[in-house]
Amino acid sequence: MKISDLAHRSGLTAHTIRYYERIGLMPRADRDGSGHRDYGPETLIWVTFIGHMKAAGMPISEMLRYARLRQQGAGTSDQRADILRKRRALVAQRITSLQATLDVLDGKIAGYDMERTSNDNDRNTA
Amino acid sequence: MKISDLAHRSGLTAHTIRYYERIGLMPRADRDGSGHRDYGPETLIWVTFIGHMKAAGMPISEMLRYARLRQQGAGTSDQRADILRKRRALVAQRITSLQATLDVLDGKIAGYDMERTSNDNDRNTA
DNA sequence: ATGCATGTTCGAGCGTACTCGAAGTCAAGC
DNA sequence: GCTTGACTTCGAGTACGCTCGAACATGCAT
Repeated sequence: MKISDLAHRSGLTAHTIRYYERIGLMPRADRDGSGHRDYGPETLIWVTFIGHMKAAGMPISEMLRYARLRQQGAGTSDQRADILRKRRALVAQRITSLQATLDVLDGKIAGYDMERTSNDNDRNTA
Repeated sequence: MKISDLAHRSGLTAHTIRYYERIGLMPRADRDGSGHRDYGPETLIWVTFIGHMKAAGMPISEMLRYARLRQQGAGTSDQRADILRKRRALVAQRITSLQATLDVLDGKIAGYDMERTSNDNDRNTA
């Protein structure tokens, strides 16, 4: 898989993928005969995971920590599980907070709708 | 209300509040005899709203647009309602996405837990 | 009158996460 | 053999949202 394919399938740009490799978030890619990056299917799994963690609001620094532990192998599972459990708690919190935000927005919107209705009434009763 | 009070009650720093004023997100504050900012209670309502919109992921540029419309008065309610409705949709989307992320995390965590259990078994059966 | 806390303005700096452009290489098609 | 297009490296630039420090003013307590 070429970088453009991976870019297309992951929704990232080639620039961003190279950036991720540069900072160590992705392993150094294998190269084909002409020095171009050549990805196996497992890479797509990894970038997809990165995408999920990004959606979870995980900063790159923490992904890096996770990635490094992963490379160190099986002995680090507890630490990795810990990272994910903490992140899970934060995500759950974030959902709760967003639901509260939704209520605030709905309240405000209802306020504007009432204003509109009352204007309609003005018009109807004028 | 002094800036330190507003800071304390809003969870922002005085620096941030002045920054918000600088960029137009908050109206120029009234001053007391010695030139210090002196806030009325309505200001706390506005910063609280800003906080909610920040939680909703609204960029400052959009808050600015909203704030400007608000200052222009009643004729702009439709536009303001529109901003909030669009933001509401984005927040709802974001919640859905975070819930999916939660599932991914739970799956991963369950994987690590199984690994642990199987290691326990190894130990027990060794 | 002196110290100390709290305020002021202004501009510069920072952290995060990209994003882009320049300059060069390489393989394929015409 | 020349153009085209996708790739390469490298370093610099951008966008956002603060965050901070310097230098100065003010007002209360000792």
